[in-house]
Amino acid sequence: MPRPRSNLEELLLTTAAELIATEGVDSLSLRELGRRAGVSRAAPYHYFTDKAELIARVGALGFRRLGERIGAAAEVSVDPLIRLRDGLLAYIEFARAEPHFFQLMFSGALARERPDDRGEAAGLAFSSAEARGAFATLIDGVRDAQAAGVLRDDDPLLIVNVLWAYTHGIAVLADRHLKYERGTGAVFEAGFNALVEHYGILPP
Amino acid sequence: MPRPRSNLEELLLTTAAELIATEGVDSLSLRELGRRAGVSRAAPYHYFTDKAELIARVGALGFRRLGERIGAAAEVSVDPLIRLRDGLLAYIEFARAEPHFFQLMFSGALARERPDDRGEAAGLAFSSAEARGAFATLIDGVRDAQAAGVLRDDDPLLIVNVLWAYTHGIAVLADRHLKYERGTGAVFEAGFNALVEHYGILPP
DNA sequence: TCTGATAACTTGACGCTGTCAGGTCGAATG
DNA sequence: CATTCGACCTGACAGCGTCAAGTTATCAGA
Repeated sequence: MPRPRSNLEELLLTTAAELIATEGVDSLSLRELGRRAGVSRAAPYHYFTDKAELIARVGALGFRRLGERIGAAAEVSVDPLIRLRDGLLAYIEFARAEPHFFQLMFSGALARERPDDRGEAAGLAFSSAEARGAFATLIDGVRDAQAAGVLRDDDPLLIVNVLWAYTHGIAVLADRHLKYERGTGAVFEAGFNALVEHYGILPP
Repeated sequence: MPRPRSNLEELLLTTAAELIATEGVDSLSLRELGRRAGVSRAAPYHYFTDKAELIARVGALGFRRLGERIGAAAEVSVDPLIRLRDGLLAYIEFARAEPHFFQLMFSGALARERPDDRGEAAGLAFSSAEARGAFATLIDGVRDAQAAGVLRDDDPLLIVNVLWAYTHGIAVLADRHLKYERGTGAVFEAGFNALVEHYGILPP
């Protein structure tokens, strides 16, 4: 007599996310997932077409969490440039705190989802609505800084692309590759200042 | 009557590399590898302790190839800054041409190998001798540019870290995430110029 | 209250996988 | 000629994703 189960789909998603966060996506098996969720190994097939779709859904969850962290970090200060910097630092911190999530999100395992038109129209191609939302804050941040007159009035999309790529590189390489005596934070700061100074309004 | 086999280890490595390059590391199975190499499924265990080590060896091969491409690209010009730029562009082009290799090299699947001391002493932590060699050209490029007086005499390791992180971010995000109307190359150029201008000798 | 349908699972089975113990066999060594 | 040894093969095992075919609880309609 099986007990009634509520919201199994959400339970599967969060359980899978937990498993991936702690052991990595390669250690996720549907059978272990079923075991932990208290259902059979084939139960996920009622909510996801296959394992790849389940993983893609977890990836979307990761983008949502990343977006939340960026948004929260960018709310602290009132200085537009500091807000921008804090948002990017939150990006790097997310990669450090959730390495398996971050890896998954940018690994191509989510390739099944096609970039949608709204994202493309905004000049950034994302694999999901969640991914797009994660960066809305950064785009707004650049526009705010421009409106405040502390960032030159260059194409904001170009500036966002440059800053994002730089930040992403730091985030990916920080834990195993970059090594600077004064720390990864000093590396980020140096490049960020260089980029902002270039795009910024030079002192008269 | 098994025919005599020469250099099976190398054959296994190159066959595995080919399989990974075309189908990705997840599609590599020891059984298929044995089939293609004309040996049994367990033959690789005489040269590699397990599948993970085989993959790590393929990753090291990837770093060697990346190093060759960077070196070749940085040999074309005599202008130190252009040599540096061309080396970084070769990095991006490698990621575009060999996405599965590039993914593998920075995926953490090579985590078993520990960074060695020479790499650490140079200020950069690499997972293998091959990885270290791949970037020797870039470090030299920064030092050359400094010697030629076209890059400010800041800490060269800081400059390399910043340029590398930026380039890596572009390489990772280029195919699926970055989208700028004038192309990824324009994004790279904008950031590169900004960084070089900052670290460069300003016009009088 | 009975009938039938449907949603929400489970079970059995298939072929695939990495790994290992134990075998085979030719070449080298004493 | 006997022994050892490197190089590889075979059989076997547990775990995997996936699918067809069940099973059971719930509920609508007559």
